[in-house]
Amino acid sequence: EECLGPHHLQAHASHSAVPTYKWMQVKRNVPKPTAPKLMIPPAEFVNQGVLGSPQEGLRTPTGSQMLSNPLLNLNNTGRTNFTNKQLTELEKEFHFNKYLTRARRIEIASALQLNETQVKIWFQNRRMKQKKRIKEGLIAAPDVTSPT
Amino acid sequence: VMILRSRFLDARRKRRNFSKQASEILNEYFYSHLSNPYPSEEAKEELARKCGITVSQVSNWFGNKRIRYKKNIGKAQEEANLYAAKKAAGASPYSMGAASGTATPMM
DNA sequence: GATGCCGATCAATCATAGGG
DNA sequence: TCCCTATGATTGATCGGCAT
Repeated sequence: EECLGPHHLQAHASHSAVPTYKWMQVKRNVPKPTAPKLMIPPAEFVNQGVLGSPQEGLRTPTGSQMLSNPLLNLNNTGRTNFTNKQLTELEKEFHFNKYLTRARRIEIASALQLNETQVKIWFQNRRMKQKKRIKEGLIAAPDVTSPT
Repeated sequence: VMILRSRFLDARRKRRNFSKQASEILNEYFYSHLSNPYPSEEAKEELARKCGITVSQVSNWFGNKRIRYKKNIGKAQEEANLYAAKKAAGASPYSMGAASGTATPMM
């Protein structure tokens, strides 16, 4: 804590006060602005069967515009908008396993038309969410088969 | 219509603003640590107690504060000077040096 | 050296609260 | 009541660090 670490307060001190610190300039490599305007190849290519077509009910937040990539439902900022179908399936899988094996991850990604990375990240975020909820006592289920 | 986002499970809809006092405490901490507004877990717990909110809410508050401060440094600076002045004037009804000792803003 | 996970954070967005 | 801004919460994805 405090101001010892690599927090080079290279302030730009302009006129009155309030300098500019490092944290104020932090920029993150945000995803691609817009989806790679991809053509729509073989239509029926979107159905592995196992879990049905993921893009059933598009979760269009503000009901803005549509997508351009048949596989990735991105918004203008590049952030993926998961469909309710995808989220439902992911939640279902999470309830079954908190962690995925490489094989299972590939299955899920394929069935839901998502990247392996997206599935991996979703599970990581989901585990953190779970931990946070338990911490705040909003749920129970520690489920550690090893009492005192 | 039926698939309209599961907006019936979002705590966001029942949001409540923090008390004026809690906001004051958070802002005082933020502006007195403007060089590095990243409270430690302990500091967050301390702030949470003093504000009567949860640690997660403190984290959310700082996350929002940092991002929004960056998005409008101009306006934010005014608030920064405001709190700087308050501090100089010793007008701090709330904040107490319990979080991290005498929190040293900068060198 | 690559890959997964964790903890923290970012950045955009949602939905409501508040003020005019 | 309508409109617009302020603000707390959510979440897909990133960053740094550590373990395998």
